[in-house]
Amino acid sequence: MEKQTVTIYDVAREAGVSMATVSRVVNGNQNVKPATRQRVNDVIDKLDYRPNAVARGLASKKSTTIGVIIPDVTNGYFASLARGIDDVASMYKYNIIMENSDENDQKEMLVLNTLLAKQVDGIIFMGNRVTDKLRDEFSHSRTPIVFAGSVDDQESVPSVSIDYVESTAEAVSKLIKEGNKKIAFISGSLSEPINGKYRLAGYKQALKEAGIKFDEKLIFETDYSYESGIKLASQLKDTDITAAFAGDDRLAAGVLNGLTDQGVKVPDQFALITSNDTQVAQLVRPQLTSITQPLYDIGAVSMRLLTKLMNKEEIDEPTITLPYGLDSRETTKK
Amino acid sequence: MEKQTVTIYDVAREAGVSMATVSRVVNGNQNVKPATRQRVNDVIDKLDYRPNAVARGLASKKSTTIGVIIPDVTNGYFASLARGIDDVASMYKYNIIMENSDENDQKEMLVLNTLLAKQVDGIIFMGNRVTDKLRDEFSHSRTPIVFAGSVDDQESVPSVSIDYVESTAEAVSKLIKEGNKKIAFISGSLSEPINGKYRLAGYKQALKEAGIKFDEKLIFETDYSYESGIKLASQLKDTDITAAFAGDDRLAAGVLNGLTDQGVKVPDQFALITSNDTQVAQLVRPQLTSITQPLYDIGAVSMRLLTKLMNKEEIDEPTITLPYGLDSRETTKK
DNA sequence: ATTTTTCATGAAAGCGTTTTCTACACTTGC
DNA sequence: GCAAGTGTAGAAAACGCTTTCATGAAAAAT
Repeated sequence: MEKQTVTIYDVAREAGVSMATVSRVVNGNQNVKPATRQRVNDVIDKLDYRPNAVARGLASKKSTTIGVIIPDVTNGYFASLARGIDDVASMYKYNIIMENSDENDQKEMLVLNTLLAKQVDGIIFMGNRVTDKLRDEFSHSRTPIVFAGSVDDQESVPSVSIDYVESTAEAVSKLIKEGNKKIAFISGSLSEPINGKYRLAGYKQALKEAGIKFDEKLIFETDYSYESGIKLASQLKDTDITAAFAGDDRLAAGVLNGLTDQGVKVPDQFALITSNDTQVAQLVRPQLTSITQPLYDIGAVSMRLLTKLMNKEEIDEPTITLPYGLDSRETTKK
Repeated sequence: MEKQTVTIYDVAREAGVSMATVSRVVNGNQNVKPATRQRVNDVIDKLDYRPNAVARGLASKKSTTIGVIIPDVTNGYFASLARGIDDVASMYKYNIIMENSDENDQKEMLVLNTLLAKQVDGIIFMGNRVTDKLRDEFSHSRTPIVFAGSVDDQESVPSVSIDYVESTAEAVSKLIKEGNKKIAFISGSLSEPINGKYRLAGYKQALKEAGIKFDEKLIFETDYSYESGIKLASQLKDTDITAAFAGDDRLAAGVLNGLTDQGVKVPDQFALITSNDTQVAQLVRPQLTSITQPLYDIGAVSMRLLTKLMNKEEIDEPTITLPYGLDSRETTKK
C-alpha cells in the first residue's frame, strides 16, 4: 500500500495545468483563476500532495528553518528560552534545528558550520562566552543571528536579555539592607562576561553605594552544577559570610540544600538570592528569593527580532533589554 | 567583504576538474587519485567551500535530518530524553528538527506533516497518547519512526522505554511493605495508556499480591503540573490515606511541598514515591524516593534504533525495554 | 605486442521546486 | 474598431548537488 511520492508534476498532469500553476496555488499567488485554483486544490487533496520542502528550499534559497545553538536543553533556564523561541518560530512558520553545544568552543564552531551548511535562514545563539573565532564567523556570514539570554560584550551582535548589572546590584542591595555585610558572590566562570563583567559590576556597585569595601575573598568562581553548590555550602559554613548572591539557580539550590543539610538556618543565619527564576527556585524549601526574568519572553522576543532581521527590516535598537523583577521569597528576611 | 556563495562548480573550475570529482572528494569516495584529491581539498580550503546541504538533500534524497516530536522541552523528563537523542544523532551526523507538540492531537498532526515535508529521514516521537489518525499517518509513511519513553499500546511502532507495569508494582509493593494500606495512585490522564493501562495495572497487581482490595476512590487523575500537586495535597491531608504513588515528578513535588507546608510530616505521616527520577526529585527536601529510569539512555537507544531502521537493518526486537531501579530516598521510611 | 582489466575522470541527466519571461485571450478606453 | 492594458497560464531555466554511464589511459594478463 506504499504510495509513491507524488510531485508537483503529478498534480499538474492530473489537474490539466502546468507545474507553474500548481506552484502558484500552493504558494497562494493570486494570479490564478478561482476555478483553476479549485481544481488544483481538489487534485492536491485527492493525491495527498505535500510539497517537498527541500526542493523548495533549493529553488527559493530559503529553508524556513532556523538554527538554535543551546548549551544544554536539560538546563531549565535554556529550555525556557527555547520554548519561547520555538513558539514564535512556529507562529512564523519556521522550523528549528537544535544543537547542544555544551558551551564547548570547538563544538560551537562545528554546529555553526553544519547549521550554515543546512542553509538555515537565521540563527539564535545561547551561551555565555563567544570566542573571537566564532564572532568572526558570525560577522562573515550573511545569515542573521541573535543572542538570547546573553549579551555579546562587544555588542556587535543583536541580543535580547535583561540588565545584568542593575538586577545584580538590586539583589545585592537588598541583601545589604537586610543587615548583611559579608556577602558572597557565587557564579560560574568569571571569564564569561555575564559573570566577570556584568554581574560582578553590579555587585561592586551595590557594595560601593553602601560604603562596603570589596573583598576578593568573597568571590566564588565555580561551575553551574547543583553539586558544586553543595560543595560550596561546606566552605561557606565556617566563615563569617552571612549571605550570598548566586548567578544560577541550580547552583543556588545546591548551596541552599547543602547549608540546610548542615544545620544552617536559611534565611535566619544565611540569606540567599538567585538569578534566573527557573522552576527550581520555587521547588526547594525554603523557596529561593530570586531576580525574576521573563525567560519565555526573552526567547520569544529573540525569535521575533530574528524574523525582522531575516526580512531585512530596519531595526532601531539591536540590543534589547527586557524588564526584570526581584521576588522576595523565603531565603531572604523580608 | 561579503563573499558570494561558492558552489561545487567554482571549486571544480579552480581545481581544473569536473564537479563529479569534487563531489567524490567531498563524499570520501575512494575513486580519486591522491594527487587530485589533494588539489581539490586545497581549493576547498582556499575558497572556504561548504557543500549546500539542501542541494545535497534534493539530489541524494537524504536530508540527514531527523524530526523529534516532544511534548514540552521545558519538562525535565523529556529534555533528558532529548539530550540523549541529540548526542547520538550528532554521533551519526544527523541534525535534529525539534517540535513542541504540547500533547495536542491537532498540533501533533501538523508538526508530523511539516516534518515529512522537510523530508526528515526518521522521526522520534515522545508523548503518551497516540490517536488513531496519527498512528495511521505513521504507518502510511515510509519514514521510520520510534517512540521514546512511551509505548504504543498496540505495539505497532518500535519503542524504547522501561517496564511501567513492573516498576509501578515494585514501588507500590514497597509502600505496602512499609505498612501502608491506603495508597493513593496519582497520575495524569488515565486515557493515556502509560497511566490507565500500564501503571494502573502495576498498582493493582501489587495490591492483589498483598491481598488488599482495590479502591476506586484512591485513584487521583489530574495533570502533570506542580500546581496540581499542591492542590492535591490539601485533598489528601484530610483522609486516611498514608501513602501515594505518583506518575510524575513535578506532580509529586507539588504533593510533597503541599503536604509539608500544611504540617504533614513526610515520610512519617505520609510516604511518597515518584516515577521519573528527574533532577526535581533530588532537589526537594525531603528528597523523593523514586523509580529510577535511564532517561538519557532511553533517548540515546531510541536514536540508535532509529539509525538502524533508517539503514534498513534487520531489527530483532522493535520494542526495547530498558532496566529501571528504585532509589529509596527520604520520602519513604527505609 | 596485443587484449583485457582496472582506475580515474568527465558529461550529463536528474532531484522537485520557484521564478522569470513570454504569450495569449480578453477587457478597456477612446 | 483599434491600440493599450490586464489577467491567466505555460515553457523553460535555474537552484547546487549526486549518480549513472561512458571513456580514455594505465596496468595487468596473455
